[in-house]
Amino acid sequence: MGVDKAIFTPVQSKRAFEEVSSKIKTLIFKGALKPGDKLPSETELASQFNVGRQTVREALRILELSGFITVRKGYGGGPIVQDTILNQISNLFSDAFQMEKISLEQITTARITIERAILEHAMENADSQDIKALEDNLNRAKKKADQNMMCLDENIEFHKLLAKASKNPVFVIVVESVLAIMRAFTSRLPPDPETCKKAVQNHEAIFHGIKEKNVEKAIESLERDFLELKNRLQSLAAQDTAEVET
Amino acid sequence: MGVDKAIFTPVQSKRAFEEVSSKIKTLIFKGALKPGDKLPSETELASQFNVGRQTVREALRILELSGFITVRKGYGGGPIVQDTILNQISNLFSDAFQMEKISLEQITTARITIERAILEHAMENADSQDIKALEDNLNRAKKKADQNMMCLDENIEFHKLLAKASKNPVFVIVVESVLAIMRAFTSRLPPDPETCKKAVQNHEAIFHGIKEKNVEKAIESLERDFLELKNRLQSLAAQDTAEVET
DNA sequence: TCACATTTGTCCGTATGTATC
DNA sequence: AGATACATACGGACAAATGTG
Repeated sequence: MGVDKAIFTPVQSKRAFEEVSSKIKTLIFKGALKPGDKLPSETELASQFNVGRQTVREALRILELSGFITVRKGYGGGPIVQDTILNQISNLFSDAFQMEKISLEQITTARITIERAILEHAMENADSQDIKALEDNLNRAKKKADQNMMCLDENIEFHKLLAKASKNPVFVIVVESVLAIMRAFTSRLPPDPETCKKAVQNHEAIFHGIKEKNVEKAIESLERDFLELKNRLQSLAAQDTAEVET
Repeated sequence: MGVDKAIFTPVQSKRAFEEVSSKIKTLIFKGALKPGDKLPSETELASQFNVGRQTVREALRILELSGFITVRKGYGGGPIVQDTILNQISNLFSDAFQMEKISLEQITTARITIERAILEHAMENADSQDIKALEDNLNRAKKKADQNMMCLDENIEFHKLLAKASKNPVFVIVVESVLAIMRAFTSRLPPDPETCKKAVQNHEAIFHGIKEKNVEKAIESLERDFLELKNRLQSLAAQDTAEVET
């Protein structure tokens, strides 16, 4: 019976700042450190871990970029535990997009595929609170749309609420991450109330499909929502020829 | 028509190391720096940007974690442009999953839902290279399984190859992240060659389904693969009563 | 408004480890 | 084996920001 390889692997020399950052990370994972908690100052951490301040700073940079902490300077400042992982994921996604590792087409395809699959779970597991949250969202969005105002945040929230209704955190994380990218896209384009209005209509159709337990109707409306959005984005992006580097 | 908020936001004072890292990032985006290119040493960068070495180091940490460079020590070493963005995104996803304490039940449900949806894309887009890669994987796994050896890595790789065959990097990222969590589950349990053997059989069935363009067969086998694995893991976890914190 | 303390941000000098030639 | 070039790491110092009294 062959013993699996990789039992003695951790011999690779981890750099000191990686050691420090992963120790703090572990404390956060274990729940010993919770969002809102204040970490000791850099000098304090340095003496506690018995390393130099520079090492601590590089560890903090890692934790910051990984979305575990934020840092404030000045009196009463310092590192604070705060979960911004989803933001960091969307930042990396937009990097990947700029590197042309990912296209708008691919992201849209992934959204359609994943959210359609999730929708069935959402319809099975949604409770009255979820229904109410969706209804509230639609009311707010409709009010804005009727006044020809933008309702981008509400429209994004609608999809988040759908994922939440599935009662599966894996779905929530995946959907929220992909939505963060979509938001990065749309915020760069000129605002278009017409697109928002269309989306609200599709969301209403999805909602009715859910309430009526009509899976086909819900999925059909969801796909229409995606495709219309993609077409809008593509035509807007095409108009946006005068693109300037920052 | 309401003007969108956040027009005067960019007043925030960017820290020096952020300035440095985003300047280097821009060079990579523009193509002035390509994968394989060697960046100047830390001291060189410090004098060129007219900042201290510590500032450069923190900038390099950011670029490293963002997946733009890797760093080698020693003679002839230094920062090297290298694209590992997609891997870094997967790492962040894994962190996000770990933050929510996800159950085996939830992760299995998510895997079934997501990977089943991806499988259809894989069957549409798989080329001869993908088929060959899957075949190679199966041959290696079978050889090990026949000798009653563990073939966990090969079994995980099989699902990664499926995602890769979809030709959509977003799918690859999601699947790799979910697999990382599954690996965390399995590595905590005692190794069980029987589980591996079963998985290889299911993978073969999936593979044949793909080759025969038989979607139903492939999906059915995929679901069997997941459910058997879940049951195995649950019974193993039940036996493993003496669970201790690390 | 004006100090004042705290903490990050930044720089410098120096020493050590490490990989290549 | 020794020299070289580089990252890694420590300690001290000062500037800048931020909240308190």
